[in-house]
Amino acid sequence: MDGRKVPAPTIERLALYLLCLKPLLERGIETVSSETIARLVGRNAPQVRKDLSYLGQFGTPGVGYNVAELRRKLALMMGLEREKKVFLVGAGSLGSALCRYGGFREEGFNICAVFDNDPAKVGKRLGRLQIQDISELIPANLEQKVDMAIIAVPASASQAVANLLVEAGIPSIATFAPTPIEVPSQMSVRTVDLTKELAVLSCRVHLREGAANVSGAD
Amino acid sequence: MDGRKVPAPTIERLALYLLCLKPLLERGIETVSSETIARLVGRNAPQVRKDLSYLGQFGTPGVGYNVAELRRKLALMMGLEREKKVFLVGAGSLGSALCRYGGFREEGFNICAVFDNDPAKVGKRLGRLQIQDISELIPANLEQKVDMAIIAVPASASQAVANLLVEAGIPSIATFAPTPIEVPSQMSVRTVDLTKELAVLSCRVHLREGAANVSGAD
DNA sequence: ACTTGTGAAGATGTTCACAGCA
DNA sequence: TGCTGTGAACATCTTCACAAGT
Repeated sequence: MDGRKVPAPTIERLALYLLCLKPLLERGIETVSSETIARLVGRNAPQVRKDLSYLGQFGTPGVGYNVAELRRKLALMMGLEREKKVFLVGAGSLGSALCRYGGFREEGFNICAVFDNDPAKVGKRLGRLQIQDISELIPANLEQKVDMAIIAVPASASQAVANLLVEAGIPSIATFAPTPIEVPSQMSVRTVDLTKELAVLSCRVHLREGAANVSGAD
Repeated sequence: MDGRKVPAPTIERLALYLLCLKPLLERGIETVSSETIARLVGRNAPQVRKDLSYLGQFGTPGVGYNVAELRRKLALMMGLEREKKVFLVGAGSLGSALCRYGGFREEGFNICAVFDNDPAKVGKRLGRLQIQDISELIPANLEQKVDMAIIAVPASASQAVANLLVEAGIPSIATFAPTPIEVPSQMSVRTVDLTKELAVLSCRVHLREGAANVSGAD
């Protein structure tokens, strides 16, 4: 099953499969079964096989998948075979934390510049990077041609930043501002809304508890 | 549609609906149509209506929904009618950023204690809170009985922290460690994997460019 | 014996059209 | 007229059973 359309939920899981392989590789494990992958990411084995079938068939019946090959294939399909350049916009506490977070680098996402509009921050260092003024973003991208940008600014400024990124021609955005942003449809946006995550947690617990509690309070 | 099971995707959206109402309320807007809500969260109107129908029927045909009432109903159903107490575990850069982030507080999530296992950090202040040793988590929860905990520690320590939270009897967890954690099935866990978000973005762009088809957007 | 790959069945989620009310 | 609420059609995703490969 090679040239088919890949469902969105499958893409989400493929990313997880890719990320869980690195520890296996480091531990020198050469082959892995769908059952093992399933356990690592909290799914079931047939689903893993179905998802992986979108990459074409290359598992060995009776043995499993070659870890290195699987990783290479996944990275290739996801466009992660070489390093991705990332701009970070916003050098507040969240932006700083993201900048210091080593996990991106390890997986091939290289934050190559940080921008902010606060004159008090511009020029200061953040790890190995120097914070640049937001007005330098477009010229900087002409040189670097980055693959994506992370928005870590207050909600009130997020749309303006998004507009700037569109203008700069950066094709995908991850934003931590809880405001949905509007961009041309060909762009990809992922909104990470931390408050929403907590709200969903609360809801799940509440609905479960309420299931035992029949008397309706309204 | 009152007493039925609420589908998981609907819960995700209900959280968004709830969060997008506050700005409306602050601007003094009294009623809102499904069409408007849909635009605010990037969905379509029939879906919003279908989702809201799980709350019972209370919209006014020809007019829309009363913003304050909708908000109250959503909060009630999600268990968010009163403040939620939250423990934060991990006072590194990400933990600090989360602690300083005002958005939680505004929506009724009160981070009431921060824990770390680093003696160099314990005792220091983080905003209005003093960092406590991780060993104090269980006793602290006996007093406070918090609703949820956020894990912001390195991946290698996340399972140990999760075990501690289970032992403390805290029913739900949001974790930023990219390692899936194992907990008893009655608990709720949300994993926010920042690297995965970037990987999914990369994948979407890559598949689109590669002329392969991707279904669904975000 | 063990594990992959997959068509088909089943479950779930989304869209639509329209009845009904303000 | 404008908008809600919803059953039914439609689309999508997941699970399963098993053929086939090693």
